[in-house]
Amino acid sequence: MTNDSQFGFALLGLIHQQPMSGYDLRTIFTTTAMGGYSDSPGAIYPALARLEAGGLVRGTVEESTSLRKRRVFEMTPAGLAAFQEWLKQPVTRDDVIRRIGELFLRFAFMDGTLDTEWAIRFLNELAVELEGYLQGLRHYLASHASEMPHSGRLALECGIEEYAMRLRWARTSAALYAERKRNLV
Amino acid sequence: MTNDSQFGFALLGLIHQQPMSGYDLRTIFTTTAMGGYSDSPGAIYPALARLEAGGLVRGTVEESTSLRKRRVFEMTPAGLAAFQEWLKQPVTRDDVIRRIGELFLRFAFMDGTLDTEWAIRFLNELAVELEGYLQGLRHYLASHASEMPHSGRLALECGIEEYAMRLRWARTSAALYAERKRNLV
DNA sequence: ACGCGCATGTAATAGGTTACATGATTAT
DNA sequence: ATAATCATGTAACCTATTACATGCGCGT
Repeated sequence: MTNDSQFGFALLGLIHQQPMSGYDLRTIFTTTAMGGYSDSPGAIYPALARLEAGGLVRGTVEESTSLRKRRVFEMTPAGLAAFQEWLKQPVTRDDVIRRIGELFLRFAFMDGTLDTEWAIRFLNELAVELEGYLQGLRHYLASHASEMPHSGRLALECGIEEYAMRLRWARTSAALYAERKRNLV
Repeated sequence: MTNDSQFGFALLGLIHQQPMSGYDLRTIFTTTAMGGYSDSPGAIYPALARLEAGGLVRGTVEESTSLRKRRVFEMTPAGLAAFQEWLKQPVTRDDVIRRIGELFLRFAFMDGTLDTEWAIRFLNELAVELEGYLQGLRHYLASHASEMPHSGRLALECGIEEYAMRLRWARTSAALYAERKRNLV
């Protein structure tokens, strides 16, 4: 069970929302805002096969329809457990530096899977790590700006603004969730 | 000569700034703001071997020093040509969606390698593609917000703000370069 | 004698890209 | 007929990750 790739979890999360075929997944990646993920059959079908081999999804052939037979995948209990475990992982500095996209994918899938508490915890952990990393980047810029090439400095400044923007977003989102929670109580 | 990976060009760009050993490159990735790239020997040494096999860099062993011998790599004329060709690639929509990090790496390396004209051209092309993609994302959000999970919508909104931020950056940077060019004339 | 910092590498493995192959049905 | 759309898959190739292996010189 080596199913630990971001792409596999993207498929798993979509299948969790509703059972789908490989073609449905491709269509999502080509037509929605999830266009960052590969819509290539060479990525999707092997990934589905791995998920199925690991017992995280189960594919069943639809016979009824007129077109070529579709294999529709649905999540198994083991798949749900693995998915939730992935969502619950603590946010590390390394995630923030190297896998920021995966963090946003995880958050995007939280609603409808985990309790509000988990989203708040995630956003708070994210804010802490973003803040720490930002501080490091700003310090680096301050002490190296003079020796950096002009375009390099500009690129770093954009990176810093991106992280600063994500930090603001994490904080306002956490506040939003906290408020929503209060209203529900 | 299959040297077309982003990571390979990151190494090439650093070696272009000044000749370095594999260990120097590792140190850069562990200690500077380029922390997004792998500092693993299993990534760096094979990549250097590929670059050398492709004739883009040449490694020579330093005998003089007291410590274990270092192989210092310097760029060859073919390496410079390949590097400049990479930098000059037009900015595509697909780059913006799937390889935004590579675009910023390219821009960061432009100073000291290409003429100011190229940086301006790059920033303008980038702005065009960012604007088009942003429009698509905003349209998607507007028409799908109601049916999206709460956290999914929030994540998309953050993504949109990131792209909006990059677009502002590209425009102000382009203006900066244009001004700098005027002052030089 | 032993560990630490410098320094270079390899092996097993996993997973993505590109391109290709296949096949059914519907519209022209 | 034939192209387009729906739909699933495979094969070759490339590259990154993780873990391991090696070796020199310096300080204690």
